[in-house]
Amino acid sequence: MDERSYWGEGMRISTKGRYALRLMLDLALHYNGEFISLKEIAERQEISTKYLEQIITVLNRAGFVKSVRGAQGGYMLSKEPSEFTVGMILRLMEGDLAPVRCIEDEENKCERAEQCVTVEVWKKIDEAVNDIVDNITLRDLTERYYEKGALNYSI
Amino acid sequence: MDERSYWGEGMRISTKGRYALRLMLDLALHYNGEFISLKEIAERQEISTKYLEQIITVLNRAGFVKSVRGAQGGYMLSKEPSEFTVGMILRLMEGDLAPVRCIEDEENKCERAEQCVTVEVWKKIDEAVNDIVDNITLRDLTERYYEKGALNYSI
DNA sequence: CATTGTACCGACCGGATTGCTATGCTATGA
DNA sequence: TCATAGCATAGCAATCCGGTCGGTACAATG
Repeated sequence: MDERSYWGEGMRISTKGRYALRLMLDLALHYNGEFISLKEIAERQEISTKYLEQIITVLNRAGFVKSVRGAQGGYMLSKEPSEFTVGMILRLMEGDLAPVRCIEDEENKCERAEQCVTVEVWKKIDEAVNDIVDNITLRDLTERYYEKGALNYSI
Repeated sequence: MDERSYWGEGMRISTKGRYALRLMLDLALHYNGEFISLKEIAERQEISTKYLEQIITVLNRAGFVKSVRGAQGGYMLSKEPSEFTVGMILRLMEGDLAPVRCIEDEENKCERAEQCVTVEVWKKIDEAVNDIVDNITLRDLTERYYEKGALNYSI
């Protein structure tokens, strides 16, 4: 037993979303016309190949990557890194990023909605999160990666 | 089977956090020196009394509410509504609101942290969420509630 | 043409969490 | 004294999480 005053885990982003982002970022960093095998990515990212398989299946079906089967096969981004936002990737894997269901759409709206003031809190959070993730592209992240690398070398 | 392209539920706030906020807001709306029974709140909020009991226990132990037992007993906010932020309540129930564990503190930081660029995304989300919830008090919500009420009457 | 490396596919699984319900106890005040 | 209220704990079905296992289809290479 640990001594926490709270229950549960709060509003976490699951490994699917995080791994998907790392996977896409890895592909972005190796976006040079060649197909990259999952095995290679799995080794670099230190994530089980089998688990990554499930994740890239979703990315593939959504058309975010293209694949070539057989020996020397692999995956490649279907578009330029600058064409993918973090939001696209997270929403694909995690669904709507809204912190509560009732603000997603009309269908999920509860009858209390009119009197409900807490919903305005959730809406603000939702807007803020979307504003962030929709304005960061894989290109931004690769650039940042190289900046950090340069920093490390100069130590 | 429903036809979703994604897995899981995304970064949701659980009912504990949402109900706790509604409970505290209910107490804020009835903050007049009287102790309010759970039964009353449960009826107004349409949440099971027994479930609310579990939630208010946490709020009570954290000193957010004070209670009087026995017949005619009940709960009251321990401080002015303006003294409680949404963030205090949510963090109490849900733990840290950070979207990933590795940005919470040194202990949970992974070895990849230096090279990791995705962590900067999570940090931005974390900052934005905290900035919102820490700057909304129960007083703000009660005010908003009355505004909405006035709006409804004037239709 | 066989081998090997890859993508692709689906079943399965243990454990944790969620969102409750049920039961019962203890303290209090009318 | 007895109803009312808080307090504590157990149980539970459903879902989700974070994977594993075993296999098939396919393309390049020797």
